[in-house]
Amino acid sequence: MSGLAREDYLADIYRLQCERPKDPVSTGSVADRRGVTAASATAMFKRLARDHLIVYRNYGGVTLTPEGEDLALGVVRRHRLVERFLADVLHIPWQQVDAYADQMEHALPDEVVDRMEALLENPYTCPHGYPIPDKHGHLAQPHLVLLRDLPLGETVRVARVNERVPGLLPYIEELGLMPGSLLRLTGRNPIDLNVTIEAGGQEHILGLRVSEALWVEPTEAKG
Amino acid sequence: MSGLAREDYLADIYRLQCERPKDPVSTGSVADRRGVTAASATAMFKRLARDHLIVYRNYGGVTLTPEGEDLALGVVRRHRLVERFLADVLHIPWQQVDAYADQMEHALPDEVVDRMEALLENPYTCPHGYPIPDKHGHLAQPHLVLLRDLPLGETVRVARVNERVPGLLPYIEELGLMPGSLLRLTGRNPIDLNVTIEAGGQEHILGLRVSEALWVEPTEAKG
DNA sequence: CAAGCGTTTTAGACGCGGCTAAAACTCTTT
DNA sequence: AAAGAGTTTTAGCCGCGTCTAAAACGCTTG
Ligand SMILES: [Mn+2]
Ligand SMILES: [Mn+2]
Ligand SMILES: [Mn+2]
Ligand SMILES: [Mn+2]
Repeated sequence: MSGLAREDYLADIYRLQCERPKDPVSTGSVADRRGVTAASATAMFKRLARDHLIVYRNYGGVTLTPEGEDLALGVVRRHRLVERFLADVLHIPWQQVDAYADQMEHALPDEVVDRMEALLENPYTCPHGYPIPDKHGHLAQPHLVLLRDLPLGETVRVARVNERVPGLLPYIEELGLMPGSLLRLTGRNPIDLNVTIEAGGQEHILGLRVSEALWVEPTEAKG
Repeated sequence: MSGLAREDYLADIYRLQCERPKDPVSTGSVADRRGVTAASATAMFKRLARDHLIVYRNYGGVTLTPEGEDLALGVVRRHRLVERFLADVLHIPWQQVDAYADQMEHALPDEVVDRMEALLENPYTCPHGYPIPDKHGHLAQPHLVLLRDLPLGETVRVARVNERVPGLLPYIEELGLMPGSLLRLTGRNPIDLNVTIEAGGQEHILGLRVSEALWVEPTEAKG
C-alpha cells in the first residue's frame, strides 16, 4: 500500500504548489511543513522521484508528476471529506478536525470515502472552506478574494479560513467569522496594514496575519 | 504514537489468547495469523517484551502483560466499533467491514471512537457478534454455545459468526443465518460430524468447519 | 569577482518491520 | 537413549523514514 509518510509529503507538496503555482516547491518549505529536517526531505524526494511521483532537480526543488498529483489529490480528498464528516456527523469542533483528519486520511478505503461523500450529500468544501476534489481528482476553483486585498465598503461572505495558522480557528470562532458569515471592510491602515471590519453588528480590528488567512466571496453578482 | 504493526500483533495475541486462555500463545500461531514468517514474529516479540507489553519466554510463547492487554483491548474496541459504524451508518456489507476495520483501527483518535459509540447508541457487539470492550477495557462475556456442541431439538438464536473463516460470511448470508436469526438443530452425524438444522422453514446440512464457527444462545430461560 | 551566508545535499547512523538460510531447541517416536 | 521432525531462534540482509554533522552549492553583496 501507500506508505503514510509518502502520502503526507505528496499532499504537502501539492498544497505548497497551490500557494505558488509558478515555481517548483523547495526542499526547505516541505521540510518546514512536515516538521522534519531538510536532509530527511531530500531523502524522501529521492524515493518519490525514483517512483515517478515527483520531478526532482538537484538544488532545484520538486514538482508533482501527473501520477503524483493524482495521489496527492486522493489524499486531499480523503482529508477534506473526513473533516466534513467529523464536523457534520460526529459534531466534533472544527478546530480539531484538521488534526484528526491528518491521522485518518491514510487509512480510509475508497469505498468508505465514497459512502461518506454520499451520506454528506456531496459537499463542495471542508469545514474551513477548502474545495473537496471529486473521485476523479477534479475540483471546483471558485473566485475568492483575500480579505487583505478586498476593496472597502462591499459586504462579502467569509468563504475560507486557513486552518494551518496556529491559534487562528478559535479566534475566528470567537469573532463569529466562520465560513458563511457576512462582513464589510470599513477601513485599512496603510502603515501597519491592519483592517477594520464590521460583522454581526460589531467592529473588529484585524492584523495582517488574520487578513491574509481569510478568503471572502461577493454576496451579489459582481458587475 | 503506537506503530501499526505493534497494534496488530497485540490484538492478534489477544484474540489467540481468548481462543485458548490456558497456555501462552506460540510464535507460529501469531506468525500464521499475521501472515509473516516465524522469524519476524520472534523479532517483534523481542521489541514488545522490551517495552513490557508481553512476557516472552524463549521457545515458550508469549503472554500479554496488563499494559499489553489494555492496548490490545483498545485496538479490538476500535476494530469492532468501526465495523458497527461501517455496517450501520455507511451500509457497507458485513462481509467487508472486517478488512476495512483492520485498516482503520490504527488511525482513529479516541474522541472519534467515543463519538461513534454514542452515535451508535453503545452497541454491545460488532456485526459478527463479537463483544465491544467499553472505553475502560471491560467487556461483557455472554454465555454462548458452539453450534457444534448444541444439544438436539432446542431452538436457538445465532449470536456470533467467526469472521476470519475464509468465505464463511457470504455462505452464512446465503443461508440466512446472520446473527439474530433462529435455528433448530435437527440432527448430528457421528461419523463425519455434519449437523442438520432447520432455519427459516428450510433444512440445511452444515459441515464441521461451519458448526465450529457459529455460536448460538438460548431463546428461552434455560432451566 | 571573490567572500560569505543561507540552503541543500551527502555521509553515516539508528530503529522498525519485514525477509531467507542456517542453527538451535523440543518433542515424539522408535 | 538416540534419531528425526517440526518449531523457534539467530544471523545477516534489505528498504523506509528519521536524525546529526559535514560538505557542496548558489545567490547576494562588498
Ligand atoms: Mn496525514
Ligand atoms: Mn479543512
Ligand atoms: Mn489492523
Ligand atoms: Mn467483527
